[in-house]
Amino acid sequence: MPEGPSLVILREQAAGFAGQTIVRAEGNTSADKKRLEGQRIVAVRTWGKHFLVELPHFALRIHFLLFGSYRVNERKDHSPPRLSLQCDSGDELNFYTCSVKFIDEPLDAVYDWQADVMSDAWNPALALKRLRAAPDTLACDALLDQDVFAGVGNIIKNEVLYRIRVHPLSTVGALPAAQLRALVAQARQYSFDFLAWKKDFVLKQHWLAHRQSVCRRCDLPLTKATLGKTRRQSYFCSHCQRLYSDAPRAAAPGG
DNA sequence: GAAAATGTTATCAT
DNA sequence: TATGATAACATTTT
Repeated sequence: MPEGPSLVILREQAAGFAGQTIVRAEGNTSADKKRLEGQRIVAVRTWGKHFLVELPHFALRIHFLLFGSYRVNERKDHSPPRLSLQCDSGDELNFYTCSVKFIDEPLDAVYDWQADVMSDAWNPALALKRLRAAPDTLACDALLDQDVFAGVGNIIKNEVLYRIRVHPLSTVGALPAAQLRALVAQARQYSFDFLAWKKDFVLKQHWLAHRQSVCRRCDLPLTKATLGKTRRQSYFCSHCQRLYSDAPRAAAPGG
């Protein structure tokens, strides 16, 4: 469930919890649940893959990592919740297999909302600037960098690179300006496509690269490989996706 | 039933 | 000390 668009769906489902007061907090988290009881929820927010429950003097941060899940006004049958928030109205939010943390600083001091691809505050010019500051970064790693593209995960990474026909091992600095702009634009555009498709339960059928075996453009088999510093699976067409890379420079003679 | 997977962080090694 | 690779964690689907 963890990419940014999925968190937006959770935020929308949980919007009605704003204004409610937490009367009971249970679960197997080691976090101090008592601290949550009696707190009035100021807002439910997201930043990238983070789900934030803003309280008057601190915030609760839920991160679902790879396997996390949640239920709104329901419970899973078998697994115990990591954290269950029960409100005065009887509504409850249940989180499973997730990371639970408290944030004691103001959220605006912790989060750069302009880096969140799902946010109204998303700033593509800032993403471009950050990419240009690290020209040796591989495209497959750049898209997963949460400081640049908060909310982008492995699915979005693979689909964006396929869309813009860029090989995952291309370096950011070697991309023509138009391709770099397209990478930034599609990181956001695909994320919103993802959101719409996920809401309609048709996300997977729109995958063109991720976990696919054949390129729908040229009919050649797609390549699957663990690439980059992030060591995540890339799915790509080595025929349709162009590799942009600076030629390795020979060492300067004489030292 | 093994393997892989929408991810991050702690730990070890250099 | 800082950087980078590896391990650890944990659940559902293929």
